Amino acid sequence: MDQRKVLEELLRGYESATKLRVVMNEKDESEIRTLQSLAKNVLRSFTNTLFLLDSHLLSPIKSEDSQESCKTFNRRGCYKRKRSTQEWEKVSEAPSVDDGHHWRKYGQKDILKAKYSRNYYRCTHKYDQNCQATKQVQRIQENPPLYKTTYFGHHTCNDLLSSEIILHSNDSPSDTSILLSFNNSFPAPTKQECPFLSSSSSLSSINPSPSLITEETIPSFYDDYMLSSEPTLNDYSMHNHWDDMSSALSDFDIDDIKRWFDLDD
DNA sequence: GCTATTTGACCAAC
DNA sequence: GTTGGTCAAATAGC
Repeated sequence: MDQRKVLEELLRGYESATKLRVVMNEKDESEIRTLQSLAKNVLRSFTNTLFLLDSHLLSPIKSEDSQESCKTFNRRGCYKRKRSTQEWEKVSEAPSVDDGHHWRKYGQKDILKAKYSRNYYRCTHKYDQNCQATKQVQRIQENPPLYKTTYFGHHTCNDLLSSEIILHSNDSPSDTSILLSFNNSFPAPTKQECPFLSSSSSLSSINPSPSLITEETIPSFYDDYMLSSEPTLNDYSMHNHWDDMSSALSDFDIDDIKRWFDLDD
């Protein structure tokens, strides 16, 4: 894999995100067009990066997709049962209809020992963009109503709302958070290799902080980030450390980062 | 007419 | 043999 290309792509995204943050802070409605353009750049850069990672890390799995062989023989109901390693669950008081993606219902099933039937959804862009994301929604309690949504796979479609990057901006200009998902097969970077990480935060060593991750504190699209987890792309993802990351990143400028990765022009 | 949902059938996994 | 995930024809809604 061309690591330099990956780094450059990530850097472009970071640069655009930084500009976006500045513009957003100005809160000038006339800047909306600029905001949209910058947002597009951010999404494109990170999507490209994730594609590069995916194409190198996941392709052997895709080639074994049983559903492809099923299409060849035109058989119905041919599939492999979901593996638990790619799923992400969420319990909420309402079914996650508006979770930032466009879903299409493709099935409903009565589940043994379950009081309510389970609904099956796939991404609307499954066929036009080969997006493999699916989710299952099941009511688990009547009063108060509770629904469990289980997400499988991650979105590869170009749906603007389905970005795999999180730019969380709150009232404080320095609190913009950038969340990335890295392959856990990479060696965890040391502080020397990656200065914006705190000394205690090599990616594989930080203790997760589940208390930070609640539906009250995280914007709805955070779920989309979470559901994007791939077994090779996320287990030590930085979402557990976003406070550390964002505060550390805010102390550096883009030139510092370029130098660390030897990307000076 | 187009798109989304419903629902019975199919079949691999268990 | 049973269960659960998916397909696809039929149907509904716009």
